[in-house]
Amino acid sequence: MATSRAYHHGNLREALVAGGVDLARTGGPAAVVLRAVSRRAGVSHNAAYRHFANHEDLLAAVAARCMEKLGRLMLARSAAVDLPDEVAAARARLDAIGRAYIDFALAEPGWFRTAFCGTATPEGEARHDGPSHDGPGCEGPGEGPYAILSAHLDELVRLGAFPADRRPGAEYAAWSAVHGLSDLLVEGPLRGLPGAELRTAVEAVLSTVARGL
Amino acid sequence: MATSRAYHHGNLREALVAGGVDLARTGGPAAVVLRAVSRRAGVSHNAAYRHFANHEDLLAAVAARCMEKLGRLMLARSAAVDLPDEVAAARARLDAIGRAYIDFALAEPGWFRTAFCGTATPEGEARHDGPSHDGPGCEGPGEGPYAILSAHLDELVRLGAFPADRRPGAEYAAWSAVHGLSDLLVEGPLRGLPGAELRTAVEAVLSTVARGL
DNA sequence: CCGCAAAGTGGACACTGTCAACACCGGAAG
DNA sequence: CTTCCGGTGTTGACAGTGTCCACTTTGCGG
Repeated sequence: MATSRAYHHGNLREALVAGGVDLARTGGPAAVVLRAVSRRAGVSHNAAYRHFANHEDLLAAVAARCMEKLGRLMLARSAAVDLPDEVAAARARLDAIGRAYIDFALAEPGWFRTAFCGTATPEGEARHDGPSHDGPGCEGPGEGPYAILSAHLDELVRLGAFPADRRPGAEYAAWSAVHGLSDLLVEGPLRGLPGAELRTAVEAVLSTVARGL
Repeated sequence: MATSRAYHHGNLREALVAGGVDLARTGGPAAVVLRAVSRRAGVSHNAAYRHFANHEDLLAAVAARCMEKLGRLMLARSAAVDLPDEVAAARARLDAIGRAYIDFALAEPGWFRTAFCGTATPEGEARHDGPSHDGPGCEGPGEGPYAILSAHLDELVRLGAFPADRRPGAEYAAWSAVHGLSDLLVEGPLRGLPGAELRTAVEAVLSTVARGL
């Protein structure tokens, strides 16, 4: 395939994306600069143009990588839940992925901001434009936050712990609440909210959406 | 005062901000470029440096202007509610400002994205850093979305339509839900959601938060 | 009437994304 | 084994940006 075999550098595309992720961690999307990542990879600028159409394309790849990190944290936190009661466990898992979302935003604001740059499409194959994709951003199933949230909600209705007639649109409600708080905290007017008030906000958002679903 | 008297241009600072708002409308924050706004004002670049410390400062002024527009729409929609029952009216007004928030984001995505650029401080005086400000972003009271939302929630508890013990943090819950949906729709993975699904999402978010508060 | 500070100008610098033309190098064809 | 050729990386250039500096203009107060 196109980029898997070794070439001059070893595996430049991977090195560029990894460098971009590094830069994004501290500087956000604005820090993933074409010439900077090229420099960091020990390669001259314009080399990146053999692997990415343009700066936006490179940024999209970095963004997808950040989105994967978010998804992985959510899955890990969900898997760490261990409760005897199935229903209680499912509820706890939903809560856990919500907290994971917010925690990720607070712990890695650069990655979080980068993840939502220009509707990141995952690093994989070209975006199939057929109407057959299963969720926003065309994330691979089970990978992206949207798919993870969907699966958790499905589990809740399967257990009868969530009325099926209220299921349509539930992802939007849960996702919006958690994403909105994260965005307001990381790059919005709620940035730098003192710790106590921050805890209040997190609990208010999570409990409100849990009650309202 | 510093910039109120007439000078060469007439009132350059105002012209620059207005031009920035124009550019932001179609191009978002990235379009409010120092040299471009200067050009549009019929003035050479560097002239802006007599009125703004740097590009970020100009962008903050433009962002504050956009935030005001959002607040004005919310107030207008709230004032348009006319119901005989006080409680029903208060509830309807809360719903109205939420819809106004989302509508603004959808109708003016450029302004919406610009409004939340670097924790906009309003155009007014320098940011007082004492701990005495009343809300995030130090918006003038009654002006910014946060203050408007707060007032509406206060009205609800005043009417006894909302348990006072659940009041702390309620702004965060409501604001996060509405802001999160707007952000996901405007520049997130939900961008370009088809109309029917969009309506589902809006209703799900608003009804869930209304139920959960 | 004069002078001085505020307001605006022109030029320069470093940096960015992007394009075009060139240099390399390794594997496939002969 | 030689030869070519396409993928890979390089050099150089251009337009555009934010910012600093020195300079000029302008209008008001003494």
